[in-house]
Amino acid sequence: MPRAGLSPEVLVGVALDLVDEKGLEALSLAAVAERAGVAAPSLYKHVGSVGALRELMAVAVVRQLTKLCAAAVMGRSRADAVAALMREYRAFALANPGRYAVVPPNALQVPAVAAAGAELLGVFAAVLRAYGLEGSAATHAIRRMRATVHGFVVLEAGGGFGLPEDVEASFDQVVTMVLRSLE
Amino acid sequence: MPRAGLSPEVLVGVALDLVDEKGLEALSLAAVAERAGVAAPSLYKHVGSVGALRELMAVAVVRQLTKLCAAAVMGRSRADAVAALMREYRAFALANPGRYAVVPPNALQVPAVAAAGAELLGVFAAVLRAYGLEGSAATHAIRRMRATVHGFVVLEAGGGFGLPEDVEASFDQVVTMVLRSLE
DNA sequence: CTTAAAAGCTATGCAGAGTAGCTTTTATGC
DNA sequence: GCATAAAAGCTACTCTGCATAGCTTTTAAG
Repeated sequence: MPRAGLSPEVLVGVALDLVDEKGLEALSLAAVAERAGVAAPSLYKHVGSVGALRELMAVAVVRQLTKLCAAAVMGRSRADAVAALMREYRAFALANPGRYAVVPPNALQVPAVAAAGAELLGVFAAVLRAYGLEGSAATHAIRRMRATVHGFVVLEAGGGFGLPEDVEASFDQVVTMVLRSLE
Repeated sequence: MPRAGLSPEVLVGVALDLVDEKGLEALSLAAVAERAGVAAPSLYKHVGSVGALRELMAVAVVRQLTKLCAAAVMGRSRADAVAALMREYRAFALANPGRYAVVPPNALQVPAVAAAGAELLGVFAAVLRAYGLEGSAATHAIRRMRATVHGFVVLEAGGGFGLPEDVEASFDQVVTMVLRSLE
């Protein structure tokens, strides 16, 4: 049988396509193997376990999100930048709920994901510098932003907001709320 | 073999003890059956499936949380009540992360959990009445509160805040942020 | 004191993670 | 060109978990 040309990177791509289409619950080695055109045990030549695959996926997702957020805040500052960051973050999570869900809440404590996570946090820290926030004040501000936007998108993507009645307006108010807390 | 005296209620209690001790990932029919002193298939005489058991657990958890939150806001109003609600909510989720995690984000869309979820939301709505918020303004305010507090506790319980450096202060600021958004 | 429903059991099927051990492909050194 | 070893595939198997089938035992009710 001809070689399939697999690699950890290729498998991560296949797995991300899978969760994009079918959701994170559908992630299994059997499903990834089928899409890769290979028998399930063959995957172990490239990734150590399902957990390891998920970590690699998380790294890719965090990097993608970091890139998008960094681009969104470019050329903006203060309220403008914070709002752009929050909106971009939400847009990504909603457009790619399966991918977003693969990022563990404790990404920074997971060695494989820590570096990528720190870069994303760096973008959060950067938009706060314009407010003169440093040290523990910056930590608190980052936590407010993360908790708020993460909580919102988890509920929204999870169907937690009954009818989509004015969810946009709700998010606008959330952004305003965070901005006011930064003054 | 003597009867074990099981019922859906008893099994929910056993399962909640289990997730309290070992976390939600440890929830399995085999583990519940062992604690109940019964073979795994016997559980199907009382609950229809793992999913159904989780729904029953979610109902119990939401009811417990509702009771605690309702008690916490009794005799308080406005900022006092909102802060008490948020603090009680957080305290419950942190003290019982396994239980809290069993509640799906879309509890209101899950028929079995909808009624209990609506009661919890009722407590949120009640503390906002003192602010004169009704209709869509109340909806937006509830969403701000839910997203913020849920996001915070998910990150905190999930180990998302590196060192526990001043997490209390962070939460204080989150509460203040929400309160300001209600003025 | 009979009897039927309720509540247990064992056996079985199926899916997913992971391991063992074999075969085939392919890159590399001669 | 060709031998050969590592890389990459495969089948077969184990283990755990969910779930169903069908049998047996307990127990409550007439």
